[in-house]
Amino acid sequence: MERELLLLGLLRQHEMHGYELHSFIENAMSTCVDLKKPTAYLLLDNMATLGWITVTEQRAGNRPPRKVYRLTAGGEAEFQRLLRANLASVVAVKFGGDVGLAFVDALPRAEAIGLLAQRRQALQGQLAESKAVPVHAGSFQFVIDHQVHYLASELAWVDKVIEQLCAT
Amino acid sequence: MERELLLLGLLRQHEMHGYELHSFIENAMSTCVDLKKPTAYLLLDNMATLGWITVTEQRAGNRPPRKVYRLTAGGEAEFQRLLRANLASVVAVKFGGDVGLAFVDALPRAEAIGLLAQRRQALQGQLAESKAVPVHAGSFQFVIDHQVHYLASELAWVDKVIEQLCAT
DNA sequence: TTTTCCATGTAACTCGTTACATGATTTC
DNA sequence: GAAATCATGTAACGAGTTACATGGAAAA
Repeated sequence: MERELLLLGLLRQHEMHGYELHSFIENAMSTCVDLKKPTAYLLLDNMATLGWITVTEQRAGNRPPRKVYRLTAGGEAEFQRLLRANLASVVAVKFGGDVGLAFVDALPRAEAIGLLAQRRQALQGQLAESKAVPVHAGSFQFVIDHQVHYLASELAWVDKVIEQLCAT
Repeated sequence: MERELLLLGLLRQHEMHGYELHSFIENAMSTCVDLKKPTAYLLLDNMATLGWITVTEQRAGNRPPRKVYRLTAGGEAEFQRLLRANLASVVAVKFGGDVGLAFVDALPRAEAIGLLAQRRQALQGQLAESKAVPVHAGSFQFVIDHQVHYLASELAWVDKVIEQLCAT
């Protein structure tokens, strides 16, 4: 339900059309959810059917016509419900990268350390990128801060693993 | 490819049948991947077709017959390839829980803090559980240690957010 | 004796993705 | 004039899940 929450939350701030929603999500919220274009359009259609949002066709000049979505009272209620549920609970995360770690002794120690050094470097690059993101408005900043916090924690973790592997 | 890596890695240690693989994954590796029973059987079939593993039917006493899977030389090669790729790269993680945070100002400050306190408590419970897991053999321990490290970091993060919300 | 565990599967379905189609408009 | 961007969609496909089916054995 995170995708619905996100779409409703964005539409709550001001009405938007599908393309706009999608591109905002792609470049500002890519750490939380990933939402392809066709999926976004489909979700918006579904939400319109449910009565959470209304659709208005707009055509400016000779541009391709836009479908502008606006939150309804029902949509606002749903948003509140989803928001409370999201804030109160922990969304589980799967660490696919741990599978390799579980079998790290299948490789020569030195090679394993080399490979993890590569992982470390990639992580460091991502951390630098996250730190370079300009400050966002309001509580959107939490999303960026969290990413920085998480990546720093992962970096420390990889260092700990490398250290342990070196020690033996 | 994490699922394949995991299955190959487990079969590398010793031959196993599908049910055994699935139940091990469910209770020891649930933090890395999630793999339902039908998916596990399907994956094993596919891997057999690819020649990574062989299948032998075994029937012990009057029990339901088992299909025992054993790694082939090709499977070992594939395992090595997948393992190196996994260790060297960062597997991206999506923080669905951040969507709520991005809209936290839609709620009265006090209520938001209350909801995050619930999240905090759930997190704390998970952390206690992870810490209570008995020590595993070899590098499987990394998986547990990472979970503990991650949950502790998330707990600190939630505390920071709550603190920031209290301060305004 | 009824439930749980062992052990394997099939069939239907949902969700989401990829690839494609369309067409105007701005940028290089 | 070509490429990228704006703007919306459809159609085909695939991966994975749920629900169901089977049947013996052990435990409660």
